[in-house]
Amino acid sequence: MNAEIAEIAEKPERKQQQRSVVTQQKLLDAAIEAFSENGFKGTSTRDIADRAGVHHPLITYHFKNKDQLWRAATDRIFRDFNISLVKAMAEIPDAEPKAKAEAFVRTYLHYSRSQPALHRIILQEANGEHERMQWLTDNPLRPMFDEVHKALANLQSIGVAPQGSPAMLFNMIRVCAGGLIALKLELKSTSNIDLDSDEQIAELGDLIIRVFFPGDPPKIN
Amino acid sequence: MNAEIAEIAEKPERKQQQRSVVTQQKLLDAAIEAFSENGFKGTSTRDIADRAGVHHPLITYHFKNKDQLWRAATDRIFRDFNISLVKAMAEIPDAEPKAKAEAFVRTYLHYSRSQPALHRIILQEANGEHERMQWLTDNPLRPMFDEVHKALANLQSIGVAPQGSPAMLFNMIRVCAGGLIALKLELKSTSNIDLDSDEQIAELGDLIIRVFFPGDPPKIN
DNA sequence: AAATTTTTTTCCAAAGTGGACTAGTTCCAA
DNA sequence: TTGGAACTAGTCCACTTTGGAAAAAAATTT
Repeated sequence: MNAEIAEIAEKPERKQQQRSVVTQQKLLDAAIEAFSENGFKGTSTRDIADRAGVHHPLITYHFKNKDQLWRAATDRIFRDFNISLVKAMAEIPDAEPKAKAEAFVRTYLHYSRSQPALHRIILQEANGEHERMQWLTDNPLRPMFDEVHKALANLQSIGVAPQGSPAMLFNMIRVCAGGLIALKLELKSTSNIDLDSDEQIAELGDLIIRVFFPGDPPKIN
Repeated sequence: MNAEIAEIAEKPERKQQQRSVVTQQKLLDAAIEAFSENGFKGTSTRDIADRAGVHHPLITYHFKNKDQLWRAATDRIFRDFNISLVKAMAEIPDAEPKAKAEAFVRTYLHYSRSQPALHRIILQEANGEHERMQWLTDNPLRPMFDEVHKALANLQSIGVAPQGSPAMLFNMIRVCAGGLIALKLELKSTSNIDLDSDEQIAELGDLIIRVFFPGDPPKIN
């Protein structure tokens, strides 16, 4: 009967404890690992909690449910990648377009190696018409892609990148980096390629650049 | 006490019924679909049976268990691909190396489109140190790769393919084809690319060839 | 019709599922 | 230092799913 008039809801606002952010991080790390290995359906909350070394009801406490945990985990992957990318670009603020593209490729490669889930999570969700795939495209993916497509079109216009659909070209580059790293276990035994080694990662980067950006950049002055 | 002396095991050998090969095919098709979507762990035998429209104990009857079914399904994918490949090559028995490479790329693209599991199944197993991955590399993969690496090295020596590790180069080509098709659902919404369309598949083929085989083939005489 | 292959139907024991709930502990703020 | 909030541990639950066994029924071949 008596209406809840706590509309303005003065919050006491006590700060989050340190140990809590630690468990959240542990859970996120474990979730990223598990989801990228076995997909959403193939992963149980208990598996995640075990990997994190944490009691499984803590997932409910910190993330409400499995779905929210997936979102938080995915969000973290792409957010971190974006940070790496921004940082790398900030180091070469007025480089030529080609040099920037090279930096992009190498940053993507290095981040993918430390976090192969960047590509794998997408692959796991690209199998059916899940709402999770929708969320991925709407949130981290399409905005980033649109930007990169433009940069690539520019590279084509100055003769650095080969002609053809920029979108197609970008996705080719993307799978050559992230897609190959997602296969690194296979590559080790089928092709004697060890993408955990710095040398071979660098070699892959060189190859990608040589193949996809064969043109010489026009001199600035 | 009385030893089983049926060593030579004269088999009456009654012929397999037609309906049985049909259900086997249905089960294999369903298994390929399910395993490539959800991985081995994420797939239940009941799910497979449902997709096949068949009672689930038939899996035990025809394939002994889930593991054997996976092997049979995987075997079929690669066997069929090999058949497509041999057929395509037989049509151009004395073409130049570059033309053969182009035929390879296009065949791989077309087969991947009709059977995206060719790449997806590998990806599903490349996530941990499973014995299934071992089986994949030992049986269908490495033999095929070794051969292709050689052909690619030859293309490099005649200046058609760019320099660099042939193995790395081959795997780049491979993911540009199969890896992109495995992502086709994502590409549709992030990049407006529809890899179910003949035109865009052809465009991708052109692009791969232009990027990875930029050199002109030397004239034969 | 007999023999055998294939399918149907039923069953099981075990494990795993996501999540609710309570009691206890640790920490922050006054 | 103490009240209360943030956090964790530990149980529990109702339910589904798991892979596979086993027996009975049906369909085909010989």
